[in-house]
Formats: sequence, structure tokens, C-alpha cells
Amino acid sequence: MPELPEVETVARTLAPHVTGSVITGALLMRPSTLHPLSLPPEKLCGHIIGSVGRRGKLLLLHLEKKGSFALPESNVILAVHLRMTGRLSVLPADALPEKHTRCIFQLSHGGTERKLFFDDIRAFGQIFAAVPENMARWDFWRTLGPEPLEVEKLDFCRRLRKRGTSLKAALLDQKLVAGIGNIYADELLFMAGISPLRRASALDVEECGRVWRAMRAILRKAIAQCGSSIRDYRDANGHAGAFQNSFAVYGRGQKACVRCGNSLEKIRLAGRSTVYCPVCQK
DNA sequence: TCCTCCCTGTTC
DNA sequence: GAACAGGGAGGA
Repeated sequence: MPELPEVETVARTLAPHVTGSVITGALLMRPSTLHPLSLPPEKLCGHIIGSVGRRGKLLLLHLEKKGSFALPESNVILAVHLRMTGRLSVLPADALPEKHTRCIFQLSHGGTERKLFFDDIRAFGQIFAAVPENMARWDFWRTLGPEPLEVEKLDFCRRLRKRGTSLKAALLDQKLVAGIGNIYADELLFMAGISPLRRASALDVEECGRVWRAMRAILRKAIAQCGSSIRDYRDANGHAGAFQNSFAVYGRGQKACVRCGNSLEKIRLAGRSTVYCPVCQK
């Protein structure tokens, strides 16, 4: 379940291992891992990994190919969606694929050969590569909302109040803002003191502001703690995050509210398990 | 706008 | 051997 803080942590921990490396080979173990509109992985050979970034829950490798006498320069964006159980790691050149390995890139840097592994138990993860001007062919990319840590309060409030859905469903929709998943939606709504069941369009300006502030506070705190590790999530060095120790509501159904002591409610909302405090969140 | 499905491992 | 975890696509 990597969400924004986890993907940010993966990007930061992966960058020092791969930046400056040349992709010298690519092996796709499971065809469905590659988006049908993506460039095939072998087309990425010869590209240098210039930088590692993130957009919403997408990990981005910015690839560059220097122009030669006959060929122009070409940049490519390689986007990886880890979904629930995707994991990236850089391993020695002799590492072999395992049961859940979906894609392997061979890397070369200053005479050192290594491999970038994309493993994914549940096989929901996806890879999409394209030149920047073709990224918009990918609907998910084109419709992605603004970054939650960059969106202005007024813009966020305007977008949120257009939604006729529950607040929880609105926050999970990547078109509203990009990067929030089930964990951080529940946590930020608890901090904001607003019920996940409320119609987004029924929030007043002050309440929208509380959601906006809580969203920023929770995401920043989670990034500072390198994300949350419930089961599978690890950063690019195999390390777990620590924010799971700070959960106020996620995974705490029927337990006592940390603020008022009453029992937390666990319901199903927007197709997801949802935990909230009926007393503190109105 | 909401529900089901995809996928696999873990837990009950 | 069923329930559950869940992001996003696609259909009702």
C-alpha cells in the first residue's frame, strides 16, 4: 500500500543507487505489468537515469539519451506504480529473478554492473514509459490531480466542494489530489476532526481548511518517518517505515480513541475499510 | 456515483 | 476454505 510518503521515501532511497547509471538491458517477466500504451522496456536501453522523482503515488525515473551525430536527444519518463506490494531494489549483477519478480533492468555505472528489480507479490503494479509529450496518452497520468503538498488552500477547497461523494471517497480519488490512499485518508480526517461520511460538497470553508491543513501535516509527518510499514512496504534499501507507530485510527477499529477514549468505529466506505471516531469526527 | 474485479498471502 | 487487505479500471 505505498501511498505518497512511501513512494517519496522509495524515490529518495533509490536515487543514490541508480542516478547516473546506463540501462543496458531489460527483461519483462510478466507482460501485464507493462501498460499496453507503454514503450517496451528494451527501448530504454542506452538511456541514462538522470534523476528519480515522484508524482502522486508514481515513482518516476527521468531517462536521458545524449544525441549523437545522427540522432537527436531523447528523454523518456519511466513511471512505476507500486500499488499494494510493489518493491524496487538494486541488486548485484548475478542476482536471479524470484517468484514475484516482474521486471529487471540491467544497469551499468562506471564499470560496475547491477540490476534494478521490480518485485510485486500481488501483481497489481504497473510500469509506463513514454517520451514526455506522450505521457498524456495514459489516462491515469493525464487526469492526475495536483500534489497535496503543493496545492493552494483555495484551489483545494474549490475542488473538494465540487464533489458530491463522501469525503473519504473524494480524498481517495487521484483526480482530486494525487497520492492519498486508505491509510492517510483516515488519519488526516481524524486529525481534521471531520467524519469520512460527510458529503464533500457540504463542507464549509473553515472545514475545508481543516482538511487541507491536516492533509499537509499528516503527509509531512509520514514522510519524515519514512512512511508506514503494515506488511510488505519497504524502501529501496529494504528498510521499514515508522509512521505505523503513530496511527490514531487506521487498523484500530473497536479500540479506544486516543483523544476521547470512546470506541473507534470500523465501517466499509468507498469500497475500503474505514476507521473513525464518531465522537471526535463530526 | 457506486460496485465488482483483479491478485496473492495471511489470518481466522 | 472463507474473509480480508486495497488502487484503479470498467461496467451498472
